[in-house]
Amino acid sequence: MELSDRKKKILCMAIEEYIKDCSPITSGGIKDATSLNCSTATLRSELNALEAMGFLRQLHTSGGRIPTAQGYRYYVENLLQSVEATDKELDDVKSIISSRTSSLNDIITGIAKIVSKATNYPTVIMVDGFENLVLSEFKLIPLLEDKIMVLIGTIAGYITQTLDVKATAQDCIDASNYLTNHFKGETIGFMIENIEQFEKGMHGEIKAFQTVVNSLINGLKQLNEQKYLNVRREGSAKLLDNNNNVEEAKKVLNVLEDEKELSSIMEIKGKGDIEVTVADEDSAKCSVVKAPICVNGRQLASIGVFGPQRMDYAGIASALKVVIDNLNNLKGE
Amino acid sequence: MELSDRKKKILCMAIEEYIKDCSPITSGGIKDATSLNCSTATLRSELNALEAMGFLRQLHTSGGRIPTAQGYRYYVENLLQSVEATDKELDDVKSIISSRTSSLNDIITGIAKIVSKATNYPTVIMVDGFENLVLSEFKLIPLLEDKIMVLIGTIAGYITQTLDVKATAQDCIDASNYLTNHFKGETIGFMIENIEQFEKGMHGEIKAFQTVVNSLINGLKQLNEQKYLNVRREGSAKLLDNNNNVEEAKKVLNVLEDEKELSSIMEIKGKGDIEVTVADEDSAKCSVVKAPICVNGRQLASIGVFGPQRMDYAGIASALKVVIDNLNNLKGE
DNA sequence: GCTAGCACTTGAAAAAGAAGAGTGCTAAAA
DNA sequence: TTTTAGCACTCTTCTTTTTCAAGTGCTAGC
Repeated sequence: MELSDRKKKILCMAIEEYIKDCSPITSGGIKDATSLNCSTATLRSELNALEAMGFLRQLHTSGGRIPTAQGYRYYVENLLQSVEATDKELDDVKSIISSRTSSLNDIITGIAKIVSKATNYPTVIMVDGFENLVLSEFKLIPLLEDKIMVLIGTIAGYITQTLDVKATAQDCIDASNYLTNHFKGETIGFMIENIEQFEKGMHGEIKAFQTVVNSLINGLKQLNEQKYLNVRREGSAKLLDNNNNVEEAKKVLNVLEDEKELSSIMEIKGKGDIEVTVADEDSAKCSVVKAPICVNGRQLASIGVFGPQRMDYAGIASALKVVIDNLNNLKGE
Repeated sequence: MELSDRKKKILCMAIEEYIKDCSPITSGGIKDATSLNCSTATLRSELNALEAMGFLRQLHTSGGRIPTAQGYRYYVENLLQSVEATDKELDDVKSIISSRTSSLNDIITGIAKIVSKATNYPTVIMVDGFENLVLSEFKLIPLLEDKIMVLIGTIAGYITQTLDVKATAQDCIDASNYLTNHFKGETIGFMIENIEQFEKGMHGEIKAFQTVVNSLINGLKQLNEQKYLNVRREGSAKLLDNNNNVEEAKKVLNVLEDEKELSSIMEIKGKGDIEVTVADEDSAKCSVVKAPICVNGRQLASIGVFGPQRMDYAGIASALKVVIDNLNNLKGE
């Protein structure tokens, strides 16, 4: 549906004002807020037309209009001026990302925390492209009680894992070297798929540490299969402030506590850029602004900011842009 | 203030009913709920007396009574029948605790998660007795880019730390062995205090890895100074259900987002047992049921469950009892 | 196509009345 | 002295009614 420039301007202004104040859009309000040189009567007929097209709706005859889900969607898709990545509060993201000796988990928690603080909305990160991580080194360390700790260095931080395997210190060193030599620069997915090929090529003496490697691969397979969610709920209190109604806040909190729901919502359908999902009026879902987190050009995770239908889509999109731009610039050494 | 048995019974019943239903306590309601053989008129005069003593208050003349903060406190201190640790949902706690190769962080997150799920209230764990952890082994592992990863085995799980220090593989092995030999069985606090003494006794050739050790100790000192909080907010949506008013929910969520506030609230004043703090009517704080987490007889952390003034103190106290009993049974190997 | 003017609709706020729950008090009973 | 029955009183809640003003839709004229 193509709108005239004026209708676009009116719709955009209307939605932004409504997001800011939560007070219904009236012809008078629009006249005050825009530089349009036309009377309230004209604006009324424009608003009427926008309502007929489904972008706005009236709660009651004399009460001004509010955006519909369709209105928000149009706004998001067409009117959201190309977001710029300019959020100072997000500078920390860079330093977190660049510390490659942090654990992947800490890095993810750190990012979620910062985004949540900056946007004032609950934020979720889901790691679902674990197999895309590029490996840099392996360290196997024998612990007490016949266990082994595995440090897996990746471009996006360290992953640790504990294995219930008995092995000598030499086995661990051999395995570390073997794995690092053969899979450095490759992805975890590649390693899982090809390890058997490589094992066939091993000599007898190297096979000593084979149980260790098998156990390690099993562990990685498990990690790979279970998407893991890191939910940050900073800003939950804000959900209750600021004219947000309690029912909407409850929706958001309920979604955040339902892992299944969450991971289905977090699925990125398109590719490579910010996606906005606007909650329907009647559904139990909430709105999300989400983006893929790519490292080295491959998708590792998704980040999503959750809120009610009436949320600051533009501000959040801009914040997410900072994060994903920074992450996408991270290249393998 | 000593109350007659009947007054105690009435107060107890009144508060428990109110916690359950959130409907004001009336003479008729009490008569129905208890087996007391007296008329509503008698109960009215008892309620009147309890009000005069400050345990109950009337919102308005004909509207029944609700507990005051003082009333809740009396209930908690005197009437909460000695809580029993019988929560099936908390069985998982045991298995989490016994997996000593998990990271301390994972263990704490796991416990907070389980408690939060079981109680349906936000739960916080604050590690403030880091120096009391008993050491079991050290593993220093050289990483890429002149960094070292340190695995510190403790009775309550592994702690990892990354150091920006250049060291040879041999330095790392030497340091690992040295530290493990000298400090196994001692606490982190002991090690921090006495490391200099030990260093004086070193021979020239061992001093090679001294920079590594110094850096490690500095890192531990930092960890020790910064109390760290692990906040779990499962059940936030429940805060909004069930007759909880929004203002109270907001209070709780606000407290949870204020680290300073949180850590001051989490401070355990008494020793060794469950403490309940009941929120005042007018203050911005919320109610907490908290307990110290001890390992090997020394306090490592505190766990606290946060909620509105009207919360299920008895149920939560019982859940916490399960957790701390299990943890206190954990002895060094 | 735009605007001014005006009647109309409708919710929100205020006022008034009715109903009912629960109390406090008093006098009598135990 | 304690307990109980009875009753008047208070205060909220629920309706109903009224008023008010905001904002609209419509129409006629520019």
